Amino acid sequence: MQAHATVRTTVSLESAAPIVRRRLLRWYDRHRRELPWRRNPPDPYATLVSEFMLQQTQVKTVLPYFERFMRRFPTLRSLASASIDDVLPFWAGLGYYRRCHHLHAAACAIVDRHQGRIPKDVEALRALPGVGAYTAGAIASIVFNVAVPAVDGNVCRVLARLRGDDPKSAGSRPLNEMLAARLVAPRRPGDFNQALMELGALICTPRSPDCPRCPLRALCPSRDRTAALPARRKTPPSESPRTLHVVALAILRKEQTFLVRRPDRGLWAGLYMWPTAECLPHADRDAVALNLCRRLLPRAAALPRHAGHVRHVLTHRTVHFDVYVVRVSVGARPTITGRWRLPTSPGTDPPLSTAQRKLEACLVSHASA
DNA sequence: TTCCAGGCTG
DNA sequence: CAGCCTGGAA
Repeated sequence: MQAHATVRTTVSLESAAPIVRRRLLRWYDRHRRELPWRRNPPDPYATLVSEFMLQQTQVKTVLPYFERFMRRFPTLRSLASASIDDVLPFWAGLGYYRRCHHLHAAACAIVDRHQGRIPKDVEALRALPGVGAYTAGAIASIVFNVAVPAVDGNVCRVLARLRGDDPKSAGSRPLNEMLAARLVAPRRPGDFNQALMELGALICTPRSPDCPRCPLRALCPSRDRTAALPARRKTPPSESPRTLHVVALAILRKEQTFLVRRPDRGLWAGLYMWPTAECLPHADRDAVALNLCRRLLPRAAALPRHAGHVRHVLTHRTVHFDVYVVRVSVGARPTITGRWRLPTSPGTDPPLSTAQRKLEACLVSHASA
């Protein structure tokens, strides 16, 4: 019964495709936000950079990072010829650092495999690191006017509601992809895809859609159904994320502090952090810090002093940092490789994650206290 | 304070 | 399917 109704809705929507396109594009022409990567004609490289940054990240957050990034790496070749360590500082704080590694690798691949020109073909785009179905569709349609869909989270929600379906229901995704493929405007695919995303971001929002302002309200079976949206969960049905306890050691040498580089994969890939030692929840932190200190600086006489505590939450874990400080003499050299950095250098080099910036703030307030 | 949103990879 | 990160909303 439910399936039958869904099919009927889809069919009628497809017969209304010309109306959907017209209303959506008309609305987009009037209400689209002016964004630095939206140029006329579209800039292929700026589009590539923006699409990587916009994966899992909202426009407002991306804006300052995009501007800085484009000033430093204005062309695809300038990005490809830089080393990853020159690029990461411009991503530090934006999160999902694998995207930065992928973007850099994609730029290199485009230089190697496509003579430095971003490919038009969806398959060739998909073969680039960090480019999935959505990003390939977005670039092909926006930059090259190829009539393919680009279904991100926003579009998925808009189309599901347009079908009268719950966006979070299990089978929603493939149905939305099919509908998107049939709806996409053949003459203006890039604008059409961006219009759907813009609608999802500005009007058809997850929790409080502004149906009266929606250009598709007359066609939408979900209009004015905000009250039916599932309420926000109050008590966590799932267990809370795994908790990690860590002692971080800030080694201070004159005005400098010692940082180590994280591996190129996994958490905070390629970013820098203060040396740490994991410990059990009830471990004696002073002892763990002293142990870490002895391991890194066998000849240090000073004792590490507790500087504060930082809690940082990630998707699947919560990290508790106990921050310790130890001063060393000018000649001191830790037993592991790393880099010395000024305590609060205004630049972003070497790159620190948001978690490490919390530690930095902790150190600064401890130093001034 | 907790919850939620948001693409791609191995 | 788990892992990845942060900002903003509730």
